[in-house]
Amino acid sequence: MPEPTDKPSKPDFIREIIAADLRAGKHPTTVTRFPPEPNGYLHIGHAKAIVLNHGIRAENAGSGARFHLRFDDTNPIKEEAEYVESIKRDVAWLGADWGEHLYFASDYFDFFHDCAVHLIQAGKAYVDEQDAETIRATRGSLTEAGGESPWRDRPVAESLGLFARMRAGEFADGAMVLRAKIDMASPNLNLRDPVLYRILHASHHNTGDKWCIYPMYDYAHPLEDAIERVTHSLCTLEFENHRPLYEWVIDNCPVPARPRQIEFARLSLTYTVMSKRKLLQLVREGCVSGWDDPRMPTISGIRRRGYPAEAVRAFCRRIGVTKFNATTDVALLEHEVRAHLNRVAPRRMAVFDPVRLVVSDLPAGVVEEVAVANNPEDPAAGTRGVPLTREVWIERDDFREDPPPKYHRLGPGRSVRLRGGPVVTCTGFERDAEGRLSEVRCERIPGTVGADPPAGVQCRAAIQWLSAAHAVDAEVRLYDRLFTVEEPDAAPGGFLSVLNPDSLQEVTAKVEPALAAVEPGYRCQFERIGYFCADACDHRPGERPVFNRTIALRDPWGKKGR
RNA sequence: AGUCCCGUGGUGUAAUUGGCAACACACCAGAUUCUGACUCUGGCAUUCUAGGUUCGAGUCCUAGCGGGACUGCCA
Repeated sequence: MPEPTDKPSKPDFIREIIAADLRAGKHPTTVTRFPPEPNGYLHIGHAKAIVLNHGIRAENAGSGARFHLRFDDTNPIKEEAEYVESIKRDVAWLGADWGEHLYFASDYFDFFHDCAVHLIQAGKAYVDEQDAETIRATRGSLTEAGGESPWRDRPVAESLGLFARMRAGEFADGAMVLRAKIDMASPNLNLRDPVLYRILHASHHNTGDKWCIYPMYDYAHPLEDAIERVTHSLCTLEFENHRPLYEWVIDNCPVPARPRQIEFARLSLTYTVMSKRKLLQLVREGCVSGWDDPRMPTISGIRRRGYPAEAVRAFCRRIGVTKFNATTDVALLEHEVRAHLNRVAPRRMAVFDPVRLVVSDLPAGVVEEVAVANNPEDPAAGTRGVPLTREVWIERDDFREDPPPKYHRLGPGRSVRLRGGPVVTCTGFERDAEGRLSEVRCERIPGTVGADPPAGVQCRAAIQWLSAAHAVDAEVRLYDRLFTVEEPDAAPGGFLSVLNPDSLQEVTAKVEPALAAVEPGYRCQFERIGYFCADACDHRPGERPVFNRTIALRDPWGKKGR
């Protein structure tokens, strides 16, 4: 099946800027990067940035464009090696290939240090011995200018000496900081002598105990971009006010290139908690089984949920890139997932709430094999043999004693197709002592396998079925994504895990384990997540079955027929 | 309150130098169907407001209004 190209149909404002820069001869090609801090797992919001940056590389591949994966690990107390591995896994799964260009900000610590010394020597940075509280108090407010530090004009040599001793570990955390000397009266708070370096006696996941001073984001990031010769540094809107500082660092440090920062709106999705802090809280408090819980909006969560990477990429292309602070309907994501799965997913049958159907014209012990298409959308996917015997399981809901109007499935005297097999006509049914449906009986209409029923036979539906003698029990966990509670009634699906976005408590949890029967050969433990079945363990090698019933998804049991 | 950014159907985005406001999702109705899916047909619905420039403004100008970011030794 042809996959749409990664190239968006219309260039967004970022691509237009890049094209203009290229035309103006500012750069021979593009270098973009994805710079996560390894302090948590990536979520669907990060996918937008990854697809954007990697897409630009792909579009300029002809001129030798590069895409870097760089870990922005300048704060050792929040970062862990576990996160580095998960991030690499997730970026790769999304199809963004960084090739040899894997970098760590911590690899540049010497460079950052040398630039700091340069700034001090140039009289553009100084060591400030005020404590954090005092610095905060003298920063001023949104409307008032800040006050200058008493250490602001200390001699260069003194700052140099103090900075060297900071690095040597002579001072306790918080004793002093290195500050840029810019403008305490700037209307942009970021320019009021921002802190460049702080003392942190903490072990770093990459550099161990080599350093006890660590650079701040605003100082390190432009230097990271410059040393990697990044041409276009794409980040989210909240860094807009930081751009003047970004440019100040580039202007005042000995850098080999001049990267350009461009901001775009981060992704937010309806019903979706995207805050890393809150996701971490969910994991820590055990509300979910982990970062990769299928209900989580993390990359690893939606991967386990069965979302194909291609669909996530298509979604990122579809939503575009702008500076407008938008909230995208999660239905757009789900549409892309369904569209992709519908093209490529191998179909399998499963019955969730079985009731016995007796094919009375088929003798006990006889096994007839029928060839069922693996994917009706794709003949190349071939067929598989599914055993048909006298007793099969069908879905309890696929039979009605008193079928409502427009109900197309089984009822007394009605005909329906056993999907992939013959058309059968219902000849009777039985109830148990409690009055619950226990058995349905039917007869096959000869010659209807792979062929239309004879004229006069009304058959408008095909139901799923499984030979009772061959079907395999499977544990099914019924999950859905984690909906936030703002508008739970508007949230689709029947098996909701509803979350209060403020307290992060589940207010109505209907996560129910169930037993299901699946096709022979599929000893599946799978999770039915909303519309999809996926994440089968122990299934046929090389395949990820998506169960027929649930790929049909939007209205799996037909609300109109209820 | 200052600085910066942003306002196009319900949602997300398009719209050549100013020239018939379009696409997708969602929703509604119908057709079709060996998945009540997919597909097909039809429908609903849009330029924040007020002035100005112009033959003509989503686009240019001015003023409002609305939303967002910023007062970490986080990123």
